[in-house]
Amino acid sequence: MENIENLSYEELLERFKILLKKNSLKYTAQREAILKTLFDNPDHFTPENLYLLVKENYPKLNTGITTVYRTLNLLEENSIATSISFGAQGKKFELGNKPHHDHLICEKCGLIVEFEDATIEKLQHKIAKLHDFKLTDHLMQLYGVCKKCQTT
Amino acid sequence: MENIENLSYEELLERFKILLKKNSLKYTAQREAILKTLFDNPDHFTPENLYLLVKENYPKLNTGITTVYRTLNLLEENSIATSISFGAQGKKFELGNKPHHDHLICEKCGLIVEFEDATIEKLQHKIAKLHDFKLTDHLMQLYGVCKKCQTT
DNA sequence: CTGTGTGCAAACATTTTGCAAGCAG
DNA sequence: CTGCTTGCAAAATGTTTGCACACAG
Repeated sequence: MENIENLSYEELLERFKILLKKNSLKYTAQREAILKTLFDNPDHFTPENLYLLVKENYPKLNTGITTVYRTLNLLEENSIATSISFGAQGKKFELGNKPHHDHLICEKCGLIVEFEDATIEKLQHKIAKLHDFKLTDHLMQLYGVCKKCQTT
Repeated sequence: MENIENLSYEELLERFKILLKKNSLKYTAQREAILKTLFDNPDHFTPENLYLLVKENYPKLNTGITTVYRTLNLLEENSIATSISFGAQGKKFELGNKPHHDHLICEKCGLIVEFEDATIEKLQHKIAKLHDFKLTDHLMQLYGVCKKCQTT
């Protein structure tokens, strides 16, 4: 799968169109509205949230939540979007156009520091290989107390 | 929160009883059946799976799935059990009495493989130190496709 | 034109809640 | 006895599917 990190919206849209064509799928206004809304907002969305925002930004399209679900699944299957699960409360999606990063989270003040460590990534691949898994993604969050909160 | 790693069943049950008493909750046969079933089986359970197994092992109790849900939530709130989310497919639970480990998760069939890697743990501490964090906990989940699902 | 996409409503799957009866303390 | 707990059924959530019409290619 190709890497879509740091693409501009135009490049991303181009990738999307190529993908659609390759699978005999059609380029529709609703699909673009969903992609654009995800791109314009760096947040993580539940399908419901995204549906409401698309409706607000593109009221004329009258997009249904069904289409949001179908498009999110399409984007995820093609590695354009990724999701994080929340048990019975469903999933949250984000576009995969940001460089990979993990999170260091302060339990006192909520500060979030992003980091990247190539050695850990390599070890993760080694572990996956050991268990015959084809790795697609990972989630790593370190919890602790930041410098400021340690002194106060 | 106290550490419950490596406790025997008797010790675990004792902790559970103390917890119940402290919160004016009652010690019931169903609650014990659920705890025991989790203890006897090192797997990760969906509420549904656990419900079926409890019914099979303790048919006389006629335990309802409602009680399984309520007990799992009780155990999780009190850090006796932990859960992993699977989007629309819900959660899987396990007892927290096992030594620390992380999870490798198959995105197709939900298979969970546990692993432990000392080198990664060391690197995590290094990263925390680099950002002046005092590390208290971490969460690492690797997502991928297991051997079986790669071939089918 | 052909066949994919869409919104709607209904179906599904999972989890939570209301309630009357049961039982632990 | 008191009030927490239980199982059942119903409700609430979240997601998917069937269908007839719309529309991209």
